Amino acid sequence: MTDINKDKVDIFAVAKRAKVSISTVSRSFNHPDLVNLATRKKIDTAVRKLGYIRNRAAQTMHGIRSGTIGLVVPTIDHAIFAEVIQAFSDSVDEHGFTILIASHGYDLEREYAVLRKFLEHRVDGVALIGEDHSEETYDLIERQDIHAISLWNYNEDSRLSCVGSDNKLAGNLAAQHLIDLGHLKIGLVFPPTVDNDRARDRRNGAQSVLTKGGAQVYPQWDIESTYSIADAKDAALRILKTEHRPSAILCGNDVLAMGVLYAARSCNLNIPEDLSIIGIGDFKGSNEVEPGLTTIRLPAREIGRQAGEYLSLSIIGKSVGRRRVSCNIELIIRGTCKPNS
Amino acid sequence: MTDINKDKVDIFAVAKRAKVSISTVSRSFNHPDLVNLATRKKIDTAVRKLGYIRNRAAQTMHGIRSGTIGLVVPTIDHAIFAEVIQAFSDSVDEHGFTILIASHGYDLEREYAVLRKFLEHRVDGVALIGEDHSEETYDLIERQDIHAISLWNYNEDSRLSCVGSDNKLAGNLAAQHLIDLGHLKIGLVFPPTVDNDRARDRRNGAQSVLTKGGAQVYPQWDIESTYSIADAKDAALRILKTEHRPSAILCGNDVLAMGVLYAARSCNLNIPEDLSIIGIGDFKGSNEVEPGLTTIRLPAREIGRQAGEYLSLSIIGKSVGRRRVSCNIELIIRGTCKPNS
DNA sequence: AATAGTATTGCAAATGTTTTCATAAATTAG
DNA sequence: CTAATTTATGAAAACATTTGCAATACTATT
Repeated sequence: MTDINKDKVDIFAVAKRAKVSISTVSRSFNHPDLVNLATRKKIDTAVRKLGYIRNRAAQTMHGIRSGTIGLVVPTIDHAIFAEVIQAFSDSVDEHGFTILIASHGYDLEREYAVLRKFLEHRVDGVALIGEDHSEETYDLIERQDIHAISLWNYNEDSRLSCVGSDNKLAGNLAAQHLIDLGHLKIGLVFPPTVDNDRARDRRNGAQSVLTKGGAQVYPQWDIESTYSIADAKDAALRILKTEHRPSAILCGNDVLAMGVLYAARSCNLNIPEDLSIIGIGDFKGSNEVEPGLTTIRLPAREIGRQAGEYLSLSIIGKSVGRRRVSCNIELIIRGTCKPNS
Repeated sequence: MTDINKDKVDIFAVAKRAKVSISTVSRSFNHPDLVNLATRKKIDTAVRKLGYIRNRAAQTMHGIRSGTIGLVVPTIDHAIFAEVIQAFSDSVDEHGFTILIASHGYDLEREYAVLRKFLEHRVDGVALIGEDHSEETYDLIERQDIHAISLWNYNEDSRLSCVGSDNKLAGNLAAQHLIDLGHLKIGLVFPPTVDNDRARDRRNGAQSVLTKGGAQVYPQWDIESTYSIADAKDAALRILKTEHRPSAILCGNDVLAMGVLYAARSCNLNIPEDLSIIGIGDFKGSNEVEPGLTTIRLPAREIGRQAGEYLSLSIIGKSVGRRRVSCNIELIIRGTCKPNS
């Protein structure tokens, strides 16, 4: 009845039950080599019996790392980010970190707010997608001197450490492939490029090659579509239904390319005979669709993995300083493009 | 030069700079109405100048909520989970919570480990997918008396609060549709059902209706495929290349159905003339593919949203007790099924 | 058997907040 | 103009840990 401990399973409860001091209990967790085996066993038993779970909040107060990494993405529900997130998570998990995640829906103000929140939680590091961030965001990272990394885009002048691919090059390669096949009448389906350096780089990369190659992109063939198969399909239908249509369409990513592919099919166009389509990304399913989608492969898993690895090591202190990692991309030729006749 | 504060921007630094006590600073954050406007302004200025960010770890130590919710999923990189996660995240975000996320790759031991880790971080609540969890996991949740919820499956006898759909019914509906169309030779493509109550329920639901309807499922038409378009395509090719093939294939989810669809196309089968296909889920793209995929719609966003809402309210204390929410599902008839001739 | 060294443990301070209680200042009522 | 409130602030305890230092117990050496 005098059982005051009731719930309150803290380190004191454990110490009491194991008949040792709290220092010893704490040490038994953090420096097991400093405590006698027999004592350690007693403590372990007490921990089990009581169902004690350590309180990281209390540990964090001692300057000990929180063991969390904040990951801020534009959106989670996105084939490509889901893949990156998974790889990143697996990778930091191996070093004992847990991720705090939040999305901002391509709103850089919200991104800043999320970052602040993460810092309140005393994350040991943060990962952001791309390089378009508000000045406030960059400021905060610098002032707080927190380990940070930018994923997905590679840029040799990046303000933060980065792990990613050269999106401008991706645009170049896609466009060059179409030019090489002799296409001159080319349609473009891209996501909005404001506050999205990845999409912007790809678009600029494609356009510069297209211009140099003497291709024409009529304004009515230059369409913006949100990241959605449905939207892209609608957008493509608008291009394809006109008398005068391009012989090839270059898409900002594979999801949009899928939309275009389905649109073509619903117009009874044969791919690639009547229309060539090229995407960027090489998402899951791009290889399986019939015909297989010709695209530029970006190594999403690799980027996530390397970023997680680098950020973890840099927090643990085994790596230091800024670092910029470029992950290779390549043209994957499948069945959606053919020479222009 | 005597500038010892250096970094260390804590509440003391703010108090010093604003020339008030730390109590006042703290109060100014938590109970602004109790502190004089002028003082508040001084504090606010100091906070800004110093770039002070509150330390939630320290707050958490006072029994104050950590403001985090742990979300444990089998995998993040999964069309449907990505959608649920996004909706869940948005929903709890509105109540000021941040999510800690981790995946366990369908390994229930790892799920338990993740849960423990979350509890060390003193999450205010946890969300798990489905009902298949180890006894240890259920035990831990009950002993720690933490707010918990199970997403994705609805079961009137669930041990935890749950928000989800009736997966058995989903299986029923899909099978019934094929039976109604007169199909009797039916193939099955399902993911592994061990430790996965959702897949198991769907499968059992389908099989019972099929049996009752007099359909035949030859063992060679009953195929297991991991959650992957590529795998499903391969699996389907094995069925479709045989002389003796089913007139319809029922798939455990839409990703698998897509694989089957592509497999059929690569065999030059016309859909739905030569083969009917039905999926479960109604994922993004299922409506846009040509022909549109006939499927059972499960309201992923709705489930995520409601689960987030309920869990948040239950943590805040505005809702209490176990609750089981069933989200409606429906048959969506598109173009991949036709009556058997 | 005494000494030096080592292994093990406990005490108490420190970590960055919130909150209760007490006190001082300002305002209102009588 | 004084007493009674009300408003605004500060001091100190509490939260659950970690860790430096000191103390004790044990072992090996001579």
